[in-house]
Amino acid sequence: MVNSEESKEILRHSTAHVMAQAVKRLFPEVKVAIGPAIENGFYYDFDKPEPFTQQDLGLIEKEMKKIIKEDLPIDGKEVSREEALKFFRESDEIYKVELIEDMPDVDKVTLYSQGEFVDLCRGPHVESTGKLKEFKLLSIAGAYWRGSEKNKMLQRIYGTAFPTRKQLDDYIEMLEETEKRDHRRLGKELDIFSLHEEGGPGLVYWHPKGGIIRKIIEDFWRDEHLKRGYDLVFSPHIAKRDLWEISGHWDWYRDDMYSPIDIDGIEYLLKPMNCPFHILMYKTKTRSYRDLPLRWAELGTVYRYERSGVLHGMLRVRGFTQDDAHLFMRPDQLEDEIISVIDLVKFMMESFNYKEYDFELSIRDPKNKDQYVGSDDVWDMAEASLISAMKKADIPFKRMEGEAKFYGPAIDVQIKDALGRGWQGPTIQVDFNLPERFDINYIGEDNAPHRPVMIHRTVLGSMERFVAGLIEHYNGAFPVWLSPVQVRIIPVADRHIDYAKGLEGTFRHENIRIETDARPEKVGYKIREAQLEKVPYMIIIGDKEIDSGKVSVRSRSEGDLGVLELPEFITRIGHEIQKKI
RNA sequence: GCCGGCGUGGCUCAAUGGAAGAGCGGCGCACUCGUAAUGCGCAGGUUGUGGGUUCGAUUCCCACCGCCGGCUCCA
Repeated sequence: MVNSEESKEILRHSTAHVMAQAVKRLFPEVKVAIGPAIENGFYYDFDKPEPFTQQDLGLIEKEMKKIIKEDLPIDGKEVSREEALKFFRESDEIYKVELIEDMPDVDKVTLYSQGEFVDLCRGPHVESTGKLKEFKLLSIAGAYWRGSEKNKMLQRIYGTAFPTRKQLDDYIEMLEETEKRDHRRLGKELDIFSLHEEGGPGLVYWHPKGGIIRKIIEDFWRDEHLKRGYDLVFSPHIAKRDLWEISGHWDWYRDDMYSPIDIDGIEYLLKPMNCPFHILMYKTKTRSYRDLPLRWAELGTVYRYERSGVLHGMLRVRGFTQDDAHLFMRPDQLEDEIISVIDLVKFMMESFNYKEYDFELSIRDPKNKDQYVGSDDVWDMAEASLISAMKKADIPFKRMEGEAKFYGPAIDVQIKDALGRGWQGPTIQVDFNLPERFDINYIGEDNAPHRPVMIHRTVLGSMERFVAGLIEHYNGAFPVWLSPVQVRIIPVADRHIDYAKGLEGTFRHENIRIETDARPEKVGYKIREAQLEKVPYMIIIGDKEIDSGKVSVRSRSEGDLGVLELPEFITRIGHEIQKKI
């Protein structure tokens, strides 16, 4: 009971209130805004003229402990809207006043009080401040009042709270673990990628280790798409402004696009999306209903202007390669195509060991239908197909009203990594807009032109984001099939190097990525380095191995595996590569 | 973009309004070694950039750039 999500939420919410009370005690001029419980903790937003400092957090924590010791009873009482307004106006809590003013339909609100501190709150709370125990304030950040950048920026203090010390410690430890897994840190340590101040923010440089990982993923991706009836296409990186006017990007996406490049007096734009290019290819000839569906896939590199504050390692960048595809089909094919994309999504996620993922159906906001293109009929048809496809694929999903793009409904997949963190993964979007704008069609059985349905989908998202996710998911210890170096040979002494080099050839012949550490260092040292680089297998070559023709194998995860026959080891690796483990 | 913080050799981090230091890494030499660090030596920094204050700035001030934590936004 104590550990249920609800009780933790109450605990955290009450801790947020205690924090607000402490802040008011220490800084009476501060105005309080809102302070909810969130996943793993809580926050409270304050309006304070001077910024909070790290030292302030310590003071606030100390005051909070005092309040908890005081064991103030927390009482909720219902008051009239007017009474509450009066109270907060008198105490000059303008944010609370605004919140109440924005609830014209209610005539009663609840005020919770603990000692001298009174807050507008729906509750519930713990009975008294003494019930709170283990908490920690984590960070200070800016946050807009009511989440809109048009509003004033407030100061937010984040904290966390748990029923027991152990849980709090575990959580802090988990945060530290997360920090160690950060792809920016591991990406540097494992020599996977870099970013450069001189080159410009948000632009990724893939080092050889990252390059081989990307190559493996891309090859796998291409092969799988060909197997599943996709065709591979390539398109340019720039196009005339005219194209973006036709597609509508110039109107509604211009803020995210880079300034035009002048070529012979004509404006060209760097592509933020691949779709218009695929549509141009579609239009190169008359399409028959018999030709459909067309499934055109491209690892297309796009450039989007991202505001400086949002850039983040390889997860959020300004140039990235989408694993894009556009499917053109007849309306009656929509459901089957969605089913096949879902199947591909599941296959890909499982291949990369993402075991948990949640499907969401992103649909229109029913209250604002005029914000979307396309008639009710086509929306209903598309939505029905998406739902029916997910049902047939036996996939539970959540309906997310208002999450659709303006041009059509979508299935969005959230994937969970090894630490249980969620990531935006695959998306399958139906597009009613572009087929209209480009006036694409196919000739039906009735010898008349018809509008095809278009699906836009990515499975991995982008190579940058996906690999960043993989680094963190695997903690840098990639499974053998993805490891940049699969086996490292460690010769014991210089006289073993020639033999090691010979072995290297044998492994190469089996397409195993192998290298020899021929430096004049001790075995222990070389093993340590290979471990730190997370090389899956090390083979030690000394006199014994040369005499017996066998290999001494060490696994990065299981340690010394002892002596194996060479074919036995190669089979083992081959099996792991094939099983992607 | 906004709020706050930060910016010292490749990396991690010291130090100070008055000669910039360590560990790791790199290079050299010796050691030829059996499952997570051999020893010794050497090199490497105009302290992010540009201004200002000062006899003197890496330290104080301003601007810019970049990074970090968030907000908003997103593949």
